[in-house]
Amino acid sequence: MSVVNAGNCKAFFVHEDTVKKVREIIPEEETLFKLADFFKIFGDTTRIRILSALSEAEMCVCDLSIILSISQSATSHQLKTLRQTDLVKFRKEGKSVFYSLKDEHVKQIINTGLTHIRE
Amino acid sequence: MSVVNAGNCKAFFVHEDTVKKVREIIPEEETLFKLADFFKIFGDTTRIRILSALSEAEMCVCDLSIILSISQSATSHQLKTLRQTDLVKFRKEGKSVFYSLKDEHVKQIINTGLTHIRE
DNA sequence: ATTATATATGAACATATGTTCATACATAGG
DNA sequence: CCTATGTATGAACATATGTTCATATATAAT
Repeated sequence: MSVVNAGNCKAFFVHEDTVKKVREIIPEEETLFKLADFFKIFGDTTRIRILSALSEAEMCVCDLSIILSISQSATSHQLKTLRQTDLVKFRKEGKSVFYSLKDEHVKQIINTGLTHIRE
Repeated sequence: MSVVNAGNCKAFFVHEDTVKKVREIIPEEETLFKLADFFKIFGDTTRIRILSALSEAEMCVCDLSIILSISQSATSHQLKTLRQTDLVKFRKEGKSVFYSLKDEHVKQIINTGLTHIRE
């Protein structure tokens, strides 16, 4: 018996069955929150370009910033984000830090996306 | 012979082979731009919740706003975004407008994401 | 030790994005 | 017609997010 809704939806009966059913099936709010956060990472051009580049080879920060024509600082900041979200791993070698994808899953996500936008 | 890079990366030689190779393989910048825009849609809690709900059943705006406990206006605004990005379709019936996912691809993307965050 | 290079990071700034509020539009019913 | 309900939308506002700039840290070479 759903009523009102911030003023609109004044009906006393708004497809109760559907509402009830969907409420039961849908993933927990926290799960969907995490899911949104996950996709958010791929929703930035710089990060997607970094991930796309790392799909091909392990690279140091300089290589990345040169390939993508972005500043070292911006590159580093985004790599930090990617580290924190567990999408990349790194390895130190002398003054350099080499980054690579954490696992194949990332490639998979990107490819699924690519497939979609190419219809 | 890559040089400089906004001041940092002073080396005259920054893994030329890798840089060259990756530059050739990576998708066009425009493609990656579109890809980021695509993922951006899934990177918002409200939208992901809407899409998740629509995965289960066709629903009118009121149903959605009630299920997700968000205002009718916010719901409508986000549905507009989802329409513009071609992720949902709609059908009018009297005063109501029923929304549903445009195609199965959307479900697939969400499920891939869910699989990932569940390790 | 001192200097140079590679990377990281905090703060400021600018921009993008989502919500709310008010209101317009559309359709059904009286 | 006139009113009520469902939906859409523009503008204002608040917040989130990404880049730049300056600078710190780490390591290597001299």
